[in-house]
Amino acid sequence: MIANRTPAPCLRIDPAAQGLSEPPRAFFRRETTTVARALIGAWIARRWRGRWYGARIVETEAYIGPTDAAAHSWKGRRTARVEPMYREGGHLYVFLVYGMYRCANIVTRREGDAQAVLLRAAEGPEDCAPRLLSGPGKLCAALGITVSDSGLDLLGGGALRVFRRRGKKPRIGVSPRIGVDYAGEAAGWPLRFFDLDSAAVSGRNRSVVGSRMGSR
DNA sequence: CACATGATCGCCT
DNA sequence: GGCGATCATGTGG
Repeated sequence: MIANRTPAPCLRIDPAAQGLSEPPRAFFRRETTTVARALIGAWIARRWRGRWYGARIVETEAYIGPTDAAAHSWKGRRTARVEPMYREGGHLYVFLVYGMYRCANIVTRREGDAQAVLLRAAEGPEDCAPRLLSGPGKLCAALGITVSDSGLDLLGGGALRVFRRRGKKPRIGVSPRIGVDYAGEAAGWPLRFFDLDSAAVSGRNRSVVGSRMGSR
């Protein structure tokens, strides 16, 4: 299996010069839906050969653990692949889907809780193609994230980190999650969050807020 | 060991 | 809207 680890050149950033800073561990230990919302507008970044590459997150989904039929940790399933989900908030969980794409998740809550936020889409600097990272598989491909990154601690001073910048908060829309029709009742839960003003959101950004919300 | 299936995407009609 | 690529993983024998 070949995995391209080279990030798209147009994603080049300079965290310090752009006023980006890392959130503390407590940021990731909060309730998963809270983290999923808070990550909208934050940056996912990767250091490659001494340079930083990154993009602003515009779409996320919450996977809330053993009670969530759409989550890999449903019913407490604990295998080698899912193991990173059981770590403390702030770790990374990456898996392969459909034999060719990767999905990157940021683990939330405490060690053992097995909850996480899927990064579904991001937007790069202006000189990037507008839809370069508009989907979980595309996001990982553009940043060069692979399953070998699964289990890394985003707060460990490593090559993968989350940054955020002080300032205006994005308008956030909510809807059911994408691609989890097999999950029964959980498929309808409003656990997808997206930046209402971004053109990089995957699929359609129709908000379901205001209509009947499921549990959680 | 065998086999069914995805937390997707791009191309097709 | 539909379909196929492509393979690690999970489950069952």
